[in-house]
Amino acid sequence: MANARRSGFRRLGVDLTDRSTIMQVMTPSADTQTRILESARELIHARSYADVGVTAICEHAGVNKGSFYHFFPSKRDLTIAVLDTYYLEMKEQLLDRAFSSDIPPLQRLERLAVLIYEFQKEVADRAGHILGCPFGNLAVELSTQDEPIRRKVAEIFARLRADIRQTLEEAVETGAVQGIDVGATAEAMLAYFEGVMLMAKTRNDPDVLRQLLPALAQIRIAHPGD
Amino acid sequence: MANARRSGFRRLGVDLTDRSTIMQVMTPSADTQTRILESARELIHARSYADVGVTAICEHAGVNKGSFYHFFPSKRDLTIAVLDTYYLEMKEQLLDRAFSSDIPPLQRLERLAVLIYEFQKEVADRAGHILGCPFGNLAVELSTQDEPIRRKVAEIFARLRADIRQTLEEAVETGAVQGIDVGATAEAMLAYFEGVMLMAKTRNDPDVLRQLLPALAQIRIAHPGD
DNA sequence: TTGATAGTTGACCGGTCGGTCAAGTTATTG
DNA sequence: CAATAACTTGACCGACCGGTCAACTATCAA
Repeated sequence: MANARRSGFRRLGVDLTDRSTIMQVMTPSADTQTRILESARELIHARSYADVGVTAICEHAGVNKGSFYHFFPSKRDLTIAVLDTYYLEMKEQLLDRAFSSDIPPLQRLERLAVLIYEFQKEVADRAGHILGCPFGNLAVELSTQDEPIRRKVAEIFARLRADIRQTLEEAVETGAVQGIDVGATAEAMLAYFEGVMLMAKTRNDPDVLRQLLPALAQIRIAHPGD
Repeated sequence: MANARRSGFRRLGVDLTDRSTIMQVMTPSADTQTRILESARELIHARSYADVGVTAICEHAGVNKGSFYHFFPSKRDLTIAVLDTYYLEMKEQLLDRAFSSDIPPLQRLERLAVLIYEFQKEVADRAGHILGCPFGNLAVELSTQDEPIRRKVAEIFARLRADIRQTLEEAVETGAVQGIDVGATAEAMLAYFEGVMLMAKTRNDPDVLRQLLPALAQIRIAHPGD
Protein backbone atom coordinates (compact mmCIF):
# COMPACT_ATOMS: atom_id res chain seq x y z
CA MET A 1 0.00 0.00 0.00
CA ALA A 2 2.96 2.33 0.64
CA ASN A 3 0.92 4.83 2.62
CA ALA A 4 2.78 7.91 1.41
CA ARG A 5 -0.10 10.19 2.39
CA ARG A 6 -0.07 11.82 5.82
CA SER A 7 -1.13 15.06 7.41
CA GLY A 8 -4.63 16.26 7.98
CA PHE A 9 -7.05 15.24 10.67
CA ARG A 10 -10.01 13.04 10.86
CA ARG A 11 -13.36 13.87 12.32
CA LEU A 12 -15.06 11.23 14.38
CA GLY A 13 -18.02 13.29 15.38
CA VAL A 14 -15.89 15.08 17.95
CA ASP A 15 -14.74 18.64 18.37
CA LEU A 16 -11.77 19.13 16.13
CA THR A 17 -10.34 21.86 18.36
CA ASP A 18 -9.81 19.26 21.06
CA ARG A 19 -6.24 18.33 20.21
CA SER A 20 -6.38 15.11 22.20
CA THR A 21 -8.80 13.47 19.77
CA ILE A 22 -6.68 14.11 16.71
CA MET A 23 -5.68 11.04 14.79
CA GLN A 24 -2.77 11.92 12.62
CA VAL A 25 -2.65 8.88 10.44
CA MET A 26 -5.87 9.14 8.53
CA THR A 27 -6.63 11.94 6.12
CA PRO A 28 -10.22 12.23 4.92
CA SER A 29 -9.10 10.45 1.81
CA ALA A 30 -7.38 7.70 3.72
CA ASP A 31 -10.64 7.34 5.52
CA THR A 32 -12.42 6.63 2.26
CA GLN A 33 -9.59 4.38 1.22
CA THR A 34 -9.86 2.52 4.50
CA ARG A 35 -13.60 2.15 4.18
CA ILE A 36 -13.16 0.66 0.72
CA LEU A 37 -10.51 -1.72 2.02
CA GLU A 38 -12.62 -2.87 4.94
CA SER A 39 -15.71 -3.20 2.81
CA ALA A 40 -13.85 -5.35 0.32
CA ARG A 41 -12.25 -7.39 3.08
CA GLU A 42 -15.59 -8.21 4.58
CA LEU A 43 -17.49 -8.93 1.39
CA ILE A 44 -14.81 -10.94 -0.37
CA HIS A 45 -14.20 -13.12 2.67
CA ALA A 46 -17.93 -13.70 3.10
CA ARG A 47 -18.62 -14.43 -0.56
CA SER A 48 -15.91 -14.68 -3.22
CA TYR A 49 -13.79 -12.52 -5.49
CA ALA A 50 -16.01 -12.99 -8.51
CA ASP A 51 -19.26 -12.73 -6.63
CA VAL A 52 -18.46 -9.34 -5.15
CA GLY A 53 -18.50 -6.55 -7.70
CA VAL A 54 -16.79 -3.20 -7.44
CA THR A 55 -20.22 -1.59 -7.27
CA ALA A 56 -21.17 -3.73 -4.26
CA ILE A 57 -17.91 -2.89 -2.50
CA CYS A 58 -18.54 0.81 -3.05
CA GLU A 59 -22.15 0.67 -1.91
CA HIS A 60 -21.20 -1.23 1.23
CA ALA A 61 -18.47 1.33 1.89
CA GLY A 62 -20.76 4.28 1.20
CA VAL A 63 -18.49 5.56 -1.52
CA ASN A 64 -18.85 6.38 -5.20
CA LYS A 65 -17.31 4.28 -7.86
CA GLY A 66 -15.19 7.17 -9.05
CA SER A 67 -13.61 7.42 -5.61
CA PHE A 68 -12.77 3.76 -5.75
CA TYR A 69 -10.75 4.24 -8.91
CA HIS A 70 -9.13 7.31 -7.44
CA PHE A 71 -7.47 5.11 -4.80
CA PHE A 72 -7.14 1.77 -6.55
CA PRO A 73 -6.22 1.25 -10.18
CA SER A 74 -8.24 -1.95 -10.39
CA LYS A 75 -10.20 -4.54 -8.48
CA ARG A 76 -7.13 -6.75 -8.57
CA ASP A 77 -4.95 -4.12 -6.90
CA LEU A 78 -7.57 -3.58 -4.23
CA THR A 79 -7.56 -7.31 -3.60
CA ILE A 80 -3.80 -7.41 -3.22
CA ALA A 81 -4.07 -4.59 -0.68
CA VAL A 82 -6.81 -6.51 1.09
CA LEU A 83 -4.55 -9.53 1.33
CA ASP A 84 -2.04 -7.40 3.22
CA THR A 85 -4.67 -6.33 5.72
CA TYR A 86 -5.72 -9.95 6.19
CA TYR A 87 -2.15 -10.88 6.98
CA LEU A 88 -1.75 -7.99 9.41
CA GLU A 89 -4.84 -9.05 11.29
CA MET A 90 -3.81 -12.69 11.35
CA LYS A 91 -0.37 -11.77 12.59
CA GLU A 92 -1.72 -9.64 15.42
CA GLN A 93 -4.72 -11.67 16.43
CA LEU A 94 -3.39 -15.18 15.99
CA LEU A 95 0.33 -15.60 15.37
CA ASP A 96 1.69 -13.15 17.90
CA ARG A 97 -0.64 -14.46 20.56
CA ALA A 98 0.00 -18.12 19.89
CA PHE A 99 3.74 -17.94 19.41
CA SER A 100 4.77 -15.99 22.50
CA SER A 101 7.49 -17.79 24.43
CA ASP A 102 5.65 -18.35 27.70
CA ILE A 103 5.09 -22.02 26.89
CA PRO A 104 7.07 -24.72 25.07
CA PRO A 105 7.14 -24.53 21.24
CA LEU A 106 4.87 -27.46 20.47
CA GLN A 107 2.28 -26.21 22.91
CA ARG A 108 2.26 -22.92 21.04
CA LEU A 109 1.06 -24.76 17.96
CA GLU A 110 -1.73 -26.28 19.99
CA ARG A 111 -2.62 -22.85 21.27
CA LEU A 112 -2.70 -21.62 17.68
CA ALA A 113 -5.19 -24.36 16.87
CA VAL A 114 -7.45 -23.20 19.70
CA LEU A 115 -7.21 -19.55 18.67
CA ILE A 116 -8.06 -20.37 15.09
CA TYR A 117 -11.05 -22.38 16.19
CA GLU A 118 -12.35 -19.55 18.36
CA PHE A 119 -11.76 -16.99 15.65
CA GLN A 120 -13.49 -18.97 12.93
CA LYS A 121 -16.34 -19.84 15.25
CA GLU A 122 -16.92 -16.20 16.03
CA VAL A 123 -16.82 -15.18 12.36
CA ALA A 124 -19.17 -18.02 11.49
CA ASP A 125 -21.66 -16.95 14.13
CA ARG A 126 -21.71 -13.47 12.66
CA ALA A 127 -21.77 -14.49 9.00
CA GLY A 128 -24.02 -17.51 9.35
CA HIS A 129 -21.43 -19.63 7.59
CA ILE A 130 -17.91 -20.89 8.03
CA LEU A 131 -15.91 -18.60 5.77
CA GLY A 132 -12.60 -20.42 5.77
CA CYS A 133 -9.17 -18.95 5.27
CA PRO A 134 -9.14 -15.70 3.27
CA PHE A 135 -5.78 -16.61 1.74
CA GLY A 136 -6.78 -20.12 0.77
CA ASN A 137 -10.08 -18.89 -0.61
CA LEU A 138 -8.47 -16.39 -2.95
CA ALA A 139 -5.66 -18.74 -3.89
CA VAL A 140 -8.04 -21.47 -4.93
CA GLU A 141 -10.35 -19.17 -6.83
CA LEU A 142 -7.73 -17.14 -8.66
CA SER A 143 -4.40 -18.97 -8.85
CA THR A 144 -5.01 -20.10 -12.40
CA GLN A 145 -6.53 -16.77 -13.45
CA ASP A 146 -4.57 -13.99 -11.83
CA GLU A 147 -0.83 -14.33 -11.48
CA PRO A 148 -0.18 -11.25 -9.28
CA ILE A 149 -2.79 -12.35 -6.76
CA ARG A 150 -1.45 -15.90 -6.82
CA ARG A 151 2.03 -14.58 -6.11
CA LYS A 152 0.78 -12.40 -3.29
CA VAL A 153 -0.88 -15.33 -1.54
CA ALA A 154 2.20 -17.46 -2.11
CA GLU A 155 4.28 -14.72 -0.50
CA ILE A 156 1.99 -14.64 2.55
CA PHE A 157 2.09 -18.43 2.80
CA ALA A 158 5.87 -18.21 2.77
CA ARG A 159 5.75 -15.82 5.71
CA LEU A 160 3.40 -18.10 7.64
CA ARG A 161 5.60 -21.06 6.89
CA ALA A 162 8.61 -19.14 8.19
CA ASP A 163 6.77 -18.39 11.43
CA ILE A 164 5.87 -22.03 11.96
CA ARG A 165 9.34 -23.12 10.99
CA GLN A 166 10.91 -20.90 13.61
CA THR A 167 8.72 -22.44 16.27
CA LEU A 168 9.70 -25.90 15.05
CA GLU A 169 13.36 -24.96 15.21
CA GLU A 170 12.93 -24.00 18.82
CA ALA A 171 11.26 -27.33 19.42
CA VAL A 172 14.27 -29.05 17.90
CA GLU A 173 16.66 -27.01 20.05
CA THR A 174 14.82 -27.87 23.23
CA GLY A 175 14.81 -31.50 22.19
CA ALA A 176 11.04 -31.73 22.03
CA VAL A 177 11.32 -33.18 18.54
CA GLN A 178 14.16 -34.64 16.53
CA GLY A 179 14.97 -35.92 13.10
CA ILE A 180 12.40 -33.77 11.31
CA ASP A 181 12.74 -31.65 8.23
CA VAL A 182 11.63 -28.37 9.78
CA GLY A 183 11.00 -26.67 6.45
CA ALA A 184 8.91 -29.47 5.03
CA THR A 185 7.10 -30.01 8.33
CA ALA A 186 6.19 -26.34 8.53
CA GLU A 187 4.83 -26.52 4.99
CA ALA A 188 2.90 -29.68 5.82
CA MET A 189 1.38 -28.04 8.88
CA LEU A 190 0.33 -25.05 6.83
CA ALA A 191 -1.17 -27.37 4.22
CA TYR A 192 -3.01 -29.31 6.89
CA PHE A 193 -4.34 -26.10 8.35
CA GLU A 194 -5.63 -24.98 4.96
CA GLY A 195 -7.18 -28.37 4.32
CA VAL A 196 -8.97 -28.38 7.65
CA MET A 197 -10.36 -24.93 6.93
CA LEU A 198 -11.55 -26.14 3.55
CA MET A 199 -13.29 -29.15 5.07
CA ALA A 200 -14.93 -27.04 7.77
CA LYS A 201 -16.17 -24.60 5.16
CA THR A 202 -17.49 -27.37 2.94
CA ARG A 203 -19.27 -29.12 5.79
CA ASN A 204 -20.17 -25.72 7.25
CA ASP A 205 -19.48 -27.11 10.68
CA PRO A 206 -17.10 -25.58 13.22
CA ASP A 207 -16.80 -28.91 15.01
CA VAL A 208 -14.60 -30.07 12.16
CA LEU A 209 -12.06 -27.53 13.37
CA ARG A 210 -12.28 -28.72 16.95
CA GLN A 211 -11.84 -32.29 15.93
CA LEU A 212 -9.06 -31.90 13.39
CA LEU A 213 -7.03 -28.80 14.21
CA PRO A 214 -5.25 -30.15 17.32
CA ALA A 215 -3.52 -32.80 15.19
CA LEU A 216 -1.68 -29.94 13.50
CA ALA A 217 0.99 -30.02 16.20
CA GLN A 218 1.62 -33.71 15.60
CA ILE A 219 2.43 -33.60 11.93
CA ARG A 220 6.01 -34.56 11.14
CA ILE A 221 8.02 -34.93 7.99
CA ALA A 222 11.23 -36.84 8.58
CA HIS A 223 14.55 -35.26 7.73
CA PRO A 224 15.62 -36.17 4.17
CA GLY A 225 18.59 -38.04 5.57
CA ASP A 226 16.31 -40.65 7.18
CA MET B 1 -27.51 -37.89 -14.50
CA ALA B 2 -30.16 -40.64 -14.59
CA ASN B 3 -29.61 -41.44 -18.24
CA ALA B 4 -33.21 -42.35 -19.00
CA ARG B 5 -32.68 -41.79 -22.69
CA ARG B 6 -31.68 -44.68 -24.93
CA SER B 7 -32.19 -45.91 -28.44
CA GLY B 8 -30.90 -44.37 -31.61
CA PHE B 9 -27.44 -44.61 -33.08
CA ARG B 10 -24.48 -42.41 -33.25
CA ARG B 11 -22.56 -41.56 -36.33
CA LEU B 12 -18.81 -41.37 -36.06
CA GLY B 13 -18.13 -40.79 -39.69
CA VAL B 14 -18.75 -44.48 -40.32
CA ASP B 15 -21.28 -46.40 -42.35
CA LEU B 16 -24.38 -46.71 -40.27
CA THR B 17 -25.38 -49.95 -41.96
CA ASP B 18 -22.34 -51.59 -40.46
CA ARG B 19 -23.95 -52.98 -37.32
CA SER B 20 -20.63 -53.56 -35.61
CA THR B 21 -19.98 -49.84 -35.21
CA ILE B 22 -23.24 -49.13 -33.49
CA MET B 23 -22.92 -47.63 -30.05
CA GLN B 24 -26.16 -48.12 -28.28
CA VAL B 25 -25.58 -45.93 -25.29
CA MET B 26 -25.33 -42.56 -26.87
CA THR B 27 -28.18 -41.01 -28.74
CA PRO B 28 -27.35 -37.92 -30.76
CA SER B 29 -28.76 -35.91 -27.88
CA ALA B 30 -26.77 -37.75 -25.24
CA ASP B 31 -23.77 -36.99 -27.36
CA THR B 32 -24.51 -33.29 -27.13
CA GLN B 33 -25.18 -33.67 -23.44
CA THR B 34 -21.88 -35.45 -22.98
CA ARG B 35 -20.02 -32.82 -24.94
CA ILE B 36 -21.49 -30.13 -22.72
CA LEU B 37 -20.53 -32.06 -19.60
CA GLU B 38 -16.98 -32.64 -20.75
CA SER B 39 -16.57 -29.08 -21.90
CA ALA B 40 -17.74 -27.77 -18.54
CA ARG B 41 -15.58 -30.27 -16.68
CA GLU B 42 -12.50 -29.14 -18.50
CA LEU B 43 -13.11 -25.41 -18.39
CA ILE B 44 -14.29 -25.19 -14.79
CA HIS B 45 -11.38 -27.24 -13.52
CA ALA B 46 -8.92 -25.14 -15.48
CA ARG B 47 -10.42 -21.79 -14.50
CA SER B 48 -13.24 -21.39 -11.99
CA TYR B 49 -17.01 -21.57 -11.77
CA ALA B 50 -17.51 -17.83 -12.04
CA ASP B 51 -14.90 -17.32 -14.70
CA VAL B 52 -16.44 -19.81 -17.10
CA GLY B 53 -19.71 -18.63 -18.60
CA VAL B 54 -22.42 -20.77 -20.11
CA THR B 55 -21.60 -19.24 -23.48
CA ALA B 56 -17.97 -20.31 -23.19
CA ILE B 57 -18.98 -23.84 -22.22
CA CYS B 58 -21.25 -24.03 -25.24
CA GLU B 59 -18.67 -22.63 -27.64
CA HIS B 60 -16.04 -25.07 -26.39
CA ALA B 61 -18.53 -27.91 -26.78
CA GLY B 62 -19.59 -26.77 -30.25
CA VAL B 63 -23.19 -26.47 -29.14
CA ASN B 64 -25.80 -23.73 -29.12
CA LYS B 65 -26.96 -22.14 -25.94
CA GLY B 66 -30.49 -23.31 -26.52
CA SER B 67 -29.30 -26.91 -26.55
CA PHE B 68 -27.57 -26.34 -23.25
CA TYR B 69 -30.83 -25.36 -21.61
CA HIS B 70 -32.58 -28.25 -23.24
CA PHE B 71 -30.43 -30.63 -21.22
CA PHE B 72 -29.64 -28.65 -18.09
CA PRO B 73 -32.04 -26.38 -16.25
CA SER B 74 -29.24 -24.12 -15.05
CA LYS B 75 -25.51 -23.66 -14.79
CA ARG B 76 -25.73 -24.87 -11.21
CA ASP B 77 -27.37 -28.15 -12.22
CA LEU B 78 -24.75 -28.68 -14.88
CA THR B 79 -22.08 -28.17 -12.24
CA ILE B 80 -23.65 -30.71 -9.93
CA ALA B 81 -23.66 -33.19 -12.81
CA VAL B 82 -20.03 -32.32 -13.50
CA LEU B 83 -19.16 -33.08 -9.89
CA ASP B 84 -20.53 -36.58 -10.38
CA THR B 85 -18.35 -37.14 -13.41
CA TYR B 86 -15.33 -35.87 -11.47
CA TYR B 87 -16.03 -38.39 -8.75
CA LEU B 88 -16.48 -41.21 -11.23
CA GLU B 89 -13.15 -40.46 -12.82
CA MET B 90 -11.39 -40.17 -9.48
CA LYS B 91 -12.90 -43.42 -8.31
CA GLU B 92 -11.78 -45.29 -11.42
CA GLN B 93 -8.42 -43.67 -12.01
CA LEU B 94 -7.21 -43.23 -8.44
CA LEU B 95 -9.19 -44.91 -5.68
CA ASP B 96 -9.77 -48.29 -7.28
CA ARG B 97 -6.17 -48.51 -8.38
CA ALA B 98 -4.70 -47.41 -5.10
CA PHE B 99 -6.95 -49.38 -2.78
CA SER B 100 -6.74 -52.82 -4.34
CA SER B 101 -5.80 -55.44 -1.77
CA ASP B 102 -2.52 -56.63 -3.27
CA ILE B 103 -0.50 -54.72 -0.69
CA PRO B 104 -0.97 -53.85 3.01
CA PRO B 105 -3.50 -51.09 3.81
CA LEU B 106 -1.08 -48.34 4.76
CA GLN B 107 0.96 -48.92 1.65
CA ARG B 108 -2.18 -48.39 -0.37
CA LEU B 109 -2.38 -44.87 1.00
CA GLU B 110 1.19 -44.28 -0.07
CA ARG B 111 0.33 -45.60 -3.50
CA LEU B 112 -2.60 -43.20 -3.62
CA ALA B 113 -0.20 -40.35 -2.92
CA VAL B 114 1.97 -41.41 -5.85
CA LEU B 115 -0.99 -41.75 -8.20
CA ILE B 116 -2.30 -38.35 -7.25
CA TYR B 117 1.08 -36.80 -7.87
CA GLU B 118 1.35 -38.38 -11.30
CA PHE B 119 -2.19 -37.41 -12.21
CA GLN B 120 -1.80 -33.79 -11.16
CA LYS B 121 1.57 -33.54 -12.82
CA GLU B 122 0.13 -34.75 -16.09
CA VAL B 123 -2.82 -32.35 -15.92
CA ALA B 124 -0.47 -29.51 -15.04
CA ASP B 125 1.75 -30.24 -18.01
CA ARG B 126 -1.27 -30.04 -20.29
CA ALA B 127 -2.87 -26.99 -18.69
CA GLY B 128 0.30 -25.08 -17.90
CA HIS B 129 -0.79 -24.78 -14.30
CA ILE B 130 -1.50 -26.92 -11.28
CA LEU B 131 -5.27 -27.06 -11.21
CA GLY B 132 -5.80 -28.59 -7.79
CA CYS B 133 -8.71 -30.69 -6.65
CA PRO B 134 -11.95 -30.08 -8.58
CA PHE B 135 -14.00 -30.74 -5.45
CA GLY B 136 -11.98 -28.49 -3.22
CA ASN B 137 -11.94 -25.77 -5.86
CA LEU B 138 -15.71 -25.66 -6.18
CA ALA B 139 -16.27 -26.04 -2.45
CA VAL B 140 -14.05 -23.10 -1.63
CA GLU B 141 -15.50 -20.88 -4.33
CA LEU B 142 -19.16 -21.66 -3.79
CA SER B 143 -19.81 -23.06 -0.31
CA THR B 144 -21.03 -19.73 1.01
CA GLN B 145 -22.97 -18.91 -2.15
CA ASP B 146 -24.61 -22.05 -3.41
CA GLU B 147 -26.03 -24.50 -0.93
CA PRO B 148 -26.86 -27.35 -3.35
CA ILE B 149 -23.35 -27.35 -4.75
CA ARG B 150 -21.88 -27.18 -1.26
CA ARG B 151 -23.97 -30.17 -0.26
CA LYS B 152 -22.93 -32.11 -3.33
CA VAL B 153 -19.24 -31.62 -2.60
CA ALA B 154 -19.83 -32.50 1.04
CA GLU B 155 -21.51 -35.69 -0.09
CA ILE B 156 -18.56 -36.61 -2.30
CA PHE B 157 -16.14 -35.84 0.51
CA ALA B 158 -18.17 -38.18 2.72
CA ARG B 159 -17.73 -40.93 0.15
CA LEU B 160 -14.00 -40.35 -0.07
CA ARG B 161 -13.74 -40.34 3.70
CA ALA B 162 -15.60 -43.65 3.81
CA ASP B 163 -13.13 -45.16 1.33
CA ILE B 164 -10.15 -44.04 3.37
CA ARG B 165 -11.80 -45.12 6.57
CA GLN B 166 -12.30 -48.62 5.27
CA THR B 167 -8.64 -48.88 4.42
CA LEU B 168 -7.77 -47.66 7.90
CA GLU B 169 -10.05 -50.24 9.43
CA GLU B 170 -8.19 -52.93 7.57
CA ALA B 171 -4.96 -51.49 8.90
CA VAL B 172 -6.35 -51.73 12.42
CA GLU B 173 -7.45 -55.32 11.85
CA THR B 174 -4.04 -56.36 10.62
CA GLY B 175 -2.47 -54.61 13.58
CA ALA B 176 -0.57 -52.12 11.43
CA VAL B 177 -1.99 -49.30 13.53
CA GLN B 178 -3.76 -49.14 16.84
CA GLY B 179 -5.51 -46.72 19.13
CA ILE B 180 -6.65 -44.41 16.35
CA ASP B 181 -10.03 -42.88 15.71
CA VAL B 182 -10.50 -44.22 12.20
CA GLY B 183 -13.28 -41.79 11.32
CA ALA B 184 -11.42 -38.72 12.47
CA THR B 185 -8.15 -39.95 10.97
CA ALA B 186 -9.80 -40.53 7.61
CA GLU B 187 -11.22 -37.01 7.75
CA ALA B 188 -7.83 -35.61 8.72
CA MET B 189 -6.17 -37.41 5.82
CA LEU B 190 -8.74 -36.02 3.42
CA ALA B 191 -8.21 -32.55 4.85
CA TYR B 192 -4.45 -32.91 4.53
CA PHE B 193 -4.85 -34.04 0.96
CA GLU B 194 -6.99 -31.03 0.13
CA GLY B 195 -4.56 -28.70 1.85
CA VAL B 196 -1.59 -30.10 -0.03
CA MET B 197 -3.45 -29.62 -3.31
CA LEU B 198 -4.22 -26.06 -2.33
CA MET B 199 -0.59 -25.34 -1.53
CA ALA B 200 0.61 -26.91 -4.77
CA LYS B 201 -1.89 -24.86 -6.74
CA THR B 202 -0.92 -21.66 -4.96
CA ARG B 203 2.79 -22.25 -5.43
CA ASN B 204 2.07 -23.68 -8.88
CA ASP B 205 4.71 -26.30 -8.23
CA PRO B 206 4.19 -30.06 -8.51
CA ASP B 207 7.18 -30.68 -6.25
CA VAL B 208 5.01 -29.59 -3.34
CA LEU B 209 2.96 -32.71 -3.96
CA ARG B 210 6.02 -34.94 -4.06
CA GLN B 211 7.33 -33.49 -0.87
CA LEU B 212 4.13 -33.40 1.16
CA LEU B 213 1.76 -36.07 -0.09
CA PRO B 214 3.63 -39.12 1.28
CA ALA B 215 3.06 -37.85 4.84
CA LEU B 216 -0.63 -38.49 4.24
CA ALA B 217 -0.25 -42.10 5.31
CA GLN B 218 1.33 -41.07 8.61
CA ILE B 219 -1.43 -38.85 9.90
CA ARG B 220 -3.10 -40.19 13.04
CA ILE B 221 -5.82 -38.95 15.30
CA ALA B 222 -5.90 -40.83 18.58
CA HIS B 223 -9.02 -42.62 19.67
CA PRO B 224 -11.19 -40.38 21.88
CA GLY B 225 -10.65 -42.72 24.80
CA ASP B 226 -6.94 -41.83 24.97
C1' DT C 1 -47.79 -41.20 -43.69
C1' DT C 2 -48.97 -38.82 -39.88
C1' DG C 3 -48.63 -36.84 -35.45
C1' DA C 4 -45.96 -36.42 -31.61
C1' DT C 5 -41.73 -35.93 -29.36
C1' DA C 6 -36.81 -34.76 -28.97
C1' DG C 7 -33.39 -31.89 -30.21
C1' DT C 8 -31.49 -27.60 -32.47
C1' DT C 9 -31.00 -22.85 -33.72
C1' DG C 10 -29.67 -18.07 -32.81
C1' DA C 11 -31.74 -13.87 -31.79
C1' DC C 12 -33.08 -11.70 -27.76
C1' DC C 13 -33.93 -10.20 -22.63
C1' DG C 14 -32.83 -7.31 -18.48
C1' DG C 15 -29.15 -6.90 -15.60
C1' DT C 16 -24.49 -6.55 -14.11
C1' DC C 17 -19.61 -6.47 -14.95
C1' DG C 18 -14.97 -3.67 -14.47
C1' DG C 19 -13.66 0.58 -15.74
C1' DT C 20 -13.78 5.75 -17.57
C1' DC C 21 -14.49 10.49 -17.45
C1' DA C 22 -15.57 15.44 -17.32
C1' DA C 23 -17.11 18.40 -14.17
C1' DG C 24 -17.50 19.75 -9.55
C1' DT C 25 -16.07 20.39 -4.53
C1' DT C 26 -12.79 20.60 -0.81
C1' DA C 27 -8.27 21.03 1.26
C1' DT C 28 -3.54 22.46 1.05
C1' DT C 29 0.13 25.27 -0.28
C1' DG C 30 2.77 29.60 -1.24
C1' DC D 1 -5.95 35.28 -1.63
C1' DA D 2 -5.09 32.62 -5.80
C1' DA D 3 -3.41 28.49 -7.62
C1' DT D 4 -3.09 23.78 -7.34
C1' DA D 5 -3.58 19.44 -6.01
C1' DA D 6 -6.58 15.94 -3.75
C1' DC D 7 -10.82 14.11 -3.71
C1' DT D 8 -15.81 13.35 -5.01
C1' DT D 9 -19.70 12.78 -7.97
C1' DG D 10 -22.71 10.03 -10.95
C1' DA D 11 -23.60 9.35 -15.59
C1' DC D 12 -21.79 6.57 -19.00
C1' DC D 13 -19.19 2.74 -21.85
C1' DG D 14 -18.94 -1.75 -24.33
C1' DA D 15 -18.86 -6.39 -23.01
C1' DC D 16 -20.69 -10.08 -21.03
C1' DC D 17 -23.78 -12.53 -17.69
C1' DG D 18 -27.45 -16.50 -17.06
C1' DG D 19 -31.48 -17.55 -19.07
C1' DT D 20 -35.70 -17.46 -22.54
C1' DC D 21 -38.13 -18.34 -26.56
C1' DA D 22 -40.50 -19.25 -30.93
C1' DA D 23 -39.49 -21.33 -34.99
C1' DC D 24 -37.35 -25.10 -37.16
C1' DT D 25 -35.59 -29.92 -38.16
C1' DA D 26 -34.80 -34.74 -37.25
C1' DT D 27 -36.40 -38.94 -35.27
C1' DC D 28 -39.64 -42.00 -33.64
C1' DA D 29 -43.85 -45.09 -33.01
C1' DA D 30 -48.20 -46.44 -34.87
